[in-house]
Amino acid sequence: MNSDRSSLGDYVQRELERLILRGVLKPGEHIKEQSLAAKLGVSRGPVREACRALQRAGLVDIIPHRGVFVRDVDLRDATDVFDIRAELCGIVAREAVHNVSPKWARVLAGLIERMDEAARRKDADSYLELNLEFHATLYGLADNRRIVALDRALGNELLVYRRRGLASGGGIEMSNREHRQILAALVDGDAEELERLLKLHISGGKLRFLIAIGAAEPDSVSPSETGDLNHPTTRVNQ
Amino acid sequence: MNSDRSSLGDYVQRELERLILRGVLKPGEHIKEQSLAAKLGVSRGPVREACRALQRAGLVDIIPHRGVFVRDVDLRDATDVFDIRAELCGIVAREAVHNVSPKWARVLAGLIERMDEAARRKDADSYLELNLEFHATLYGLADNRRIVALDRALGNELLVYRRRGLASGGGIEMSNREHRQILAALVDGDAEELERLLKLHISGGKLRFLIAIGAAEPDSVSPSETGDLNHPTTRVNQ
DNA sequence: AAAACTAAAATTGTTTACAAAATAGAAAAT
DNA sequence: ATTTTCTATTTTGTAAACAATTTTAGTTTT
Repeated sequence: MNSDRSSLGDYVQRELERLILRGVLKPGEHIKEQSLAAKLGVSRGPVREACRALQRAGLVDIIPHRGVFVRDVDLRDATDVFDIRAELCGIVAREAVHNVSPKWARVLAGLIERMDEAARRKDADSYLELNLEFHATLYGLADNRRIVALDRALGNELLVYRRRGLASGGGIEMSNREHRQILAALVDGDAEELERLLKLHISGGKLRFLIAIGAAEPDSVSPSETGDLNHPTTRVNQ
Repeated sequence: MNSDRSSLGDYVQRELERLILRGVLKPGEHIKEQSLAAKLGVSRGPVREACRALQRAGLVDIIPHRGVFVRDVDLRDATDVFDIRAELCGIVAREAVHNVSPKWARVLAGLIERMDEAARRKDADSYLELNLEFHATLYGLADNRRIVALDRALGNELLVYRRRGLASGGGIEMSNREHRQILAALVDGDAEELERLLKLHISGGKLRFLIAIGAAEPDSVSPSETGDLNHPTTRVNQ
């Protein structure tokens, strides 16, 4: 039954993640360690560790001596994370323009190319994968080692939602067009424009996410060329 | 030996936190589950849970099949973290001005008052404690639940240094004067000024930190009223 | 003397068993 | 009929034993 790799705790975590996101375990539901352990063919130890990890990821709540409960899949948290990531772009924009070399520019261009391919094939999984690599590479250009890991961690939390096919449906071409603009600003060394584009990109991702999840209307706003993209229109209060 | 309340995991977590912050466990040191468990008179289970929690809090690193190590923040990491925290202020500034109520303003004012007292008594520990509470309260005013935990985790990493008496020596009065300015801008609802002051405050903290650690000269730069405070002068490359 | 292999010890990962607490249900009291 | 209290069951918290992996030290080989 356990066909996954490495540690059992990680395996349980991934499996539990799936169960929650697929809706098998409903929001508010009490996750019983024993029964979950039995269902996955492991003991309670790894289950406990996985639950603690998912607590951090915001997918479950743990009440001492009561147990762990599926967290109400929370719009709030998702938008909060989007906002934090958008803010972090500032550092990346200011630093990356100083550290980008032709070599890395070519790498980024190559990734964009492959994303276009994936989009043509309607291969959402590959696109998502490449998208992640693009971002990681870009953030790696910032002279700040912590920001790469941090952004990855934040991105992972959102991935959880995206896996449901939410944000992958619409706007892939749009997203990759933005990537090209970002790369252009980067090689131009225009830090301000780069920051603007990056924030727009993430803000756009948030909007696409909200639309996909049904929390915002597709035509409610077009953040395309406007300046302020922080939250006047795109924010949704739970 | 276990005189603390509630669950053993929490008890171990608090105790381990103390051991790390007091410097009993040195950065990079390998924390062996068994010996720590024996020292605290508990079994390995609670120790493991505490370690996972402390990993989230940014105080330890866990390497699979290798164990848990006291986080070793080098100079680079520290400045990186300062930069990230400075960037995150933007969100706080823009949101806090909308959510601040007279009640919370009074709370913040009270904390500043008590910090002044602590400074007069030269009580660096109390000052640090209050400082943390001030920041947490301020960040709590942002309509973004994630940012509080995130900033706390980032702050914890730096705390390891600060507790060693590094940044507590100089500039306490300076720091609290900045707190007053910050509160003023907050109640004025001037988001831009608030963001400027907050970034200046953190940037100042970074500078004081670098001076204390001997990586920057006390008179090398006075970032007081200049606009760009990001890294032209204050950055130090390891 | 240095590198590579091997075996023993130490350490983490996992399971099983036990203790403490919480929940649920039935009997008793009001 | 409702509330309360008690007991039985379920579930979480903790401990101790077991398995798998890594580290260490010693030995051999080049």
